[in-house]
Amino acid sequence: MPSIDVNLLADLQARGLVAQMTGDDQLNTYLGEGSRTLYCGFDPTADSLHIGSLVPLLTLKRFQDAGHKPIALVGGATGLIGDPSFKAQERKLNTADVVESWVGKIKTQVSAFIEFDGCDNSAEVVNNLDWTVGMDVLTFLRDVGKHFSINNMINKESVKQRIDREGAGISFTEFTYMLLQSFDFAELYKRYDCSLQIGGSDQWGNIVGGVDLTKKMHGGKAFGLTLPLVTKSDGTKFGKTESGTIWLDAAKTSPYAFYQFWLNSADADTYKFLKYFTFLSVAEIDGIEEADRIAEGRPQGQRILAEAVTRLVHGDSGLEAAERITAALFSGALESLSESDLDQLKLDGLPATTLSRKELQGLSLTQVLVDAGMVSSGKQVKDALGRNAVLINSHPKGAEQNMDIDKCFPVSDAFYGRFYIVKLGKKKYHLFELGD
RNA sequence: GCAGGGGUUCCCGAGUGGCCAAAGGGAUCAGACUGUAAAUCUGACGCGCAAGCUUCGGUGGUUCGAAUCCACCCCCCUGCACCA
Repeated sequence: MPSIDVNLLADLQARGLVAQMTGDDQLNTYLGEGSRTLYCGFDPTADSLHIGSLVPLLTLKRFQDAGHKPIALVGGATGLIGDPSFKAQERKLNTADVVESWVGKIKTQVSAFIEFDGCDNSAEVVNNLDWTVGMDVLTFLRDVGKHFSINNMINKESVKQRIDREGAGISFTEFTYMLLQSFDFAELYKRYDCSLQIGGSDQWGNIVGGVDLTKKMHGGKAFGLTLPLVTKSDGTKFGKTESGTIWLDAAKTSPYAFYQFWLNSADADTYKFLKYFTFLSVAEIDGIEEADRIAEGRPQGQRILAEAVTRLVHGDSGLEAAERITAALFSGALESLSESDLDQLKLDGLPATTLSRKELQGLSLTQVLVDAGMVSSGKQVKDALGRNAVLINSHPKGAEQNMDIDKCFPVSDAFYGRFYIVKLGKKKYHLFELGD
């Protein structure tokens, strides 16, 4: 019998991790009385989860650490349908085999965050396709559908804009999503005595649906709890950068890029993120915030955040790689890098391109940097060139050298005869390795 | 199927014959200031180093000239009808 941390809910609240919950203090009492089973669903809408999913994922772990049993549900079924909640438009359906391949990847990812060591509250990973694929429509309509009121469903905030708004609309398929998710909860209740569902605050409608259905189908007592949507102080969308989404998959977002993402958090968000994304105690985090407030200059919060989350997602080796690159590039002493350091940077995930001098002939610098993926258009390079913001092995290049590729990559400047580090703007780096 | 509304550059959204590569806002990029932060200010923001080239759902047409006008087609939304 795992020991129960009765302060779990209070801690979650102190972290700002509770958006809404059913049953108010009933849930607190319920969680304090014994080890409970809870679940959170992750739909396979891509081949990897992104950092938005980290909040519920880590919350599952927090529950496990407090003595409860977490179930990560991968939506092999729901992923075929598409959740309409707060979506402005109907989404395109993915094919069954694509979704299936994503399910596999996401199962693996999810599994990294919770413990399966065979203890009493060891985690489970399930796929809702397992109990929906064999179900026929009539059974579904009679056993599940009958418990839902359309009147109720169309009044849900989550589909309101699709019902009201001109230019949108919702298909029966997506409208039915809620029934599927609700059925998952009821099913997990039956199979695992799962009595709590957590999820992002956009899932509130679906979660409440599941709570109700569990009651109706099995007379079970079930709870729901939602986590806040992660927002940024400046109002822009969390989890995106100019180069796109921050994924958990190292092949899609390198540990270095991942680390940099967190390091670049705004002060106004950093301490909140520490509470959301790390296991540091609230007291520790408050201490860090206070220390940063008093200290002059650069705060420590971002670094602590970046280290903690990168280690959590990419492990010690991923963190080391990220820190190695960061130290090399941002110390301003590129010349001090050894040849093996440079080779290592490539392996560590610093964006890199290999080219021969022959291939470069006739190309403009703008073209080379665009091809390497540093920028999306030559205009941006031109703009940077005009402001002395392009440095190649620490030598600034100007617009007049754009067409003279040999002056951009002079043999005499190459590190160890083959490496060039191009810096564009304040923090974009790219390694070029030139052969003959 | 009928009627009405609509499809503009990443997003929102102006534009209804030339002054439109297309207002404005957001996002994004770069510079200054800083702490690889925020705020602020400046510049960029279809593609191209440039000459120039390609856009406003699609295809044709009218015109010296079209995102703007006409025809047909495709897609979305709303209502009605059909299904009964």
